[in-house]
Amino acid sequence: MKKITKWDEAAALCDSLSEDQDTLTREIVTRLADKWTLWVMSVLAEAGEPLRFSRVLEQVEGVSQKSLTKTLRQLERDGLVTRKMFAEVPPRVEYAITPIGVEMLEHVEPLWSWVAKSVGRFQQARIVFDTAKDSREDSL
Amino acid sequence: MKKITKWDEAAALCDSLSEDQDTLTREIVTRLADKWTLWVMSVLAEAGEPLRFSRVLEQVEGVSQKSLTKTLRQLERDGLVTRKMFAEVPPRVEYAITPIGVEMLEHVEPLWSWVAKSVGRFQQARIVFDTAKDSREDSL
DNA sequence: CAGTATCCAGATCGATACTG
DNA sequence: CAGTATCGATCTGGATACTG
Repeated sequence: MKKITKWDEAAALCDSLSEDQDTLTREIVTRLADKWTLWVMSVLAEAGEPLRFSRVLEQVEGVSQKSLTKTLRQLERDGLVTRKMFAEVPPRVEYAITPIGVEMLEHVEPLWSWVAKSVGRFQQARIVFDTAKDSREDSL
Repeated sequence: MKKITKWDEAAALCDSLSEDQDTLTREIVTRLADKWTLWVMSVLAEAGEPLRFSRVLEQVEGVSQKSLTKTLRQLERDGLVTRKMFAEVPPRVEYAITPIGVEMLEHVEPLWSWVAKSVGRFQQARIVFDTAKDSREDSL
């Protein structure tokens, strides 16, 4: 008798997607790991109001103009943030998180929290691994 | 009066981490997006028993030997899979997922499912974005 | 069998300079 | 102000060949 697990449910969901949709799903998940994506989204979420490009640039410490522009474009393309341009001089552009962007953050948060809570276990695993590696190298 | 949101909780958790721990947390989350990591883990999880290197290579369609080796090493280093070598000729090496690896998958699964379920909304957002872009370009 | 070593193409990211 | 354009260092991943 085959054991039914949640992997089967997840697999069934995956199989129900077209190839395009599967690719897109991967893309979205992959983007979560792009260096700045989550940081930018959480800055916009915490702000609770639209932010100008330069405010985001300040708050996302260490990001370059180029990388921020790219990150914001991707987020806009996926409907996770909005971009509003004002025909003024000097130009003003405001970015805000969308409802689906907030949903996304809400779904990422439990995972992130779990990893953060488990960080000690990962550290320990690395110590064990690196120690074992060192002794292998010592014996050469 | 300041609105208390779950972002504050998450932020508090983040702030409680040392810089090392924060870096490690990022690294773990980042790894989730490495092309093969989740696929390898789910193959090992679904197998329910240790798998040889070549079995994994077969089941993770499209992965190169080099990338698979690297992925498995990282997973081993973080304690997410185990590697067991047998002193035989020809050599045999078996990989298996660990309890913490299973936990990780369990925490990733809801996020993945949500993205998969929301894929239609992302597709729609892209269509809107790309259409708007095209008309901007047309008007040049 | 299960890797490691080497080479190479493409992507990424920061720094810098320039523009509407 | 909010970008774009360009360059170079770095990283990634695949293909191939070799090894204990």
